[in-house]
Amino acid sequence: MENYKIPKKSVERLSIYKRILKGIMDAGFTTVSSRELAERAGLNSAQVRKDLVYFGQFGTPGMGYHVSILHRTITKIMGLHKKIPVALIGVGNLGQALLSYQGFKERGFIIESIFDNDREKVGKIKNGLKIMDERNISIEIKKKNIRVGIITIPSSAAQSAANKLIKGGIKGILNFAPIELKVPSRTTVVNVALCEKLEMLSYYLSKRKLL
Amino acid sequence: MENYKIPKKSVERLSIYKRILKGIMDAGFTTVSSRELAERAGLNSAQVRKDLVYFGQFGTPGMGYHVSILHRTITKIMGLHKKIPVALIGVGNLGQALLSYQGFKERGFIIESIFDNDREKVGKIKNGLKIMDERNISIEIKKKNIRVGIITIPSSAAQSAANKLIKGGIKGILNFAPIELKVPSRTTVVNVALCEKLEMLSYYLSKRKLL
DNA sequence: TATTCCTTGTGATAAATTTCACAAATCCTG
DNA sequence: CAGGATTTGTGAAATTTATCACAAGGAATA
Repeated sequence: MENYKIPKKSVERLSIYKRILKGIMDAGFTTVSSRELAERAGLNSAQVRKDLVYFGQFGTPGMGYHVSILHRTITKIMGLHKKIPVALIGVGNLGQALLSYQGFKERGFIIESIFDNDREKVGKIKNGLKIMDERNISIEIKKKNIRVGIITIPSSAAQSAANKLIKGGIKGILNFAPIELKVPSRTTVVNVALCEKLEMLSYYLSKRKLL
Repeated sequence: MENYKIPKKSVERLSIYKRILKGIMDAGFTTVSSRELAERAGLNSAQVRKDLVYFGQFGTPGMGYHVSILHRTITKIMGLHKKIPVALIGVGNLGQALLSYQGFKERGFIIESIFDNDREKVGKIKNGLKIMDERNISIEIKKKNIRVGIITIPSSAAQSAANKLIKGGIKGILNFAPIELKVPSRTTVVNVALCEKLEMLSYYLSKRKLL
């Protein structure tokens, strides 16, 4: 709502609150306090309230927040109430896993086109979609008006694929390749740092001499 | 090295520096400045120096850092120079993708046991490993002295699997389930928040009215 | 209705993280 | 070897993020 700068961390936590609210809602409760939300998320209750206030005043003193209303509100704030057509670049192991991943569909991210640069794969059918040649990314996504691309190809090819997505007018990229993609400022990139997470785990175990 | 508190963010960036150093090394360069590293990582050069100094003094004024030495040092700091036996809990789409994922093997994470609670799957072979019943997690990982578990099952079953891992003496868990696992303090959990990343992307696009 | 109990929203404070800026160290050139 | 050009490591300052603490609003009870 407000146009102040909202901390990236707050946005990330919004997602967590939504998940917790879903659980509380399914358990049949109608209201929840910031204290309870904080406890379940492993945070401070003031932080929960501050985070929520960035987006509006949803609480009632003495009572807390209305679970289903807050859940619906967050869903809307995050734009998760609409369907979003998505293109998948890279039909390898990870790509295929994401193709079958229910979490994407549940959130309205509908994979409509899939690409690979492996001659062996192009033309084959996966989950009802024909694998297309990466060279056709720009044309295809422009034609289908696809807004989001998911990149699951090796780093070496990731930038080139990103360029094709951008040429086709992509708005956002979910990038699984361990590389900092160079994109124009109008394009939003969110990186999923799989390797980094793994290496962090290794570090913490190593530090405690547990390996 | 030091026992001061090292910011979690610095540890995460260590991983990024390592990746960049690898690229510079492969390109044939022998030294690199903090300015160059910062530029490639999209950071401030003072930050790069501060991050590195947490672990020791690796640079030479006027020259910068020795690429391959720094790379090797970071690898060692992160404990990535040793092989780590890993158990995979959940041989679904994501689990199978990780099973074939080279990134794990490259970093010394060797998947040695795989589990699922689906009767249909138990007993089948995947990537040369027999899928075992989740009820045997504790015994099996204790027997094989497995230190790390990767959880790729739905949230509803994740805590129960984590408990079995802990009972078997697991040291670290890489958790893909969107749930805050409750574990004793001696166990390190690193969460991979796939859904949250996706939702963040949705939020940023939605905010800019791009959906 | 009055009173007590909760819980929100928020200004103030504290803590963590990032950036600035510069002395000191080293390299490189002539 | 002198002098200029770099680049590190690091205090200090700035910025960002998290926590505290409390007035004010509303619910619940009697």
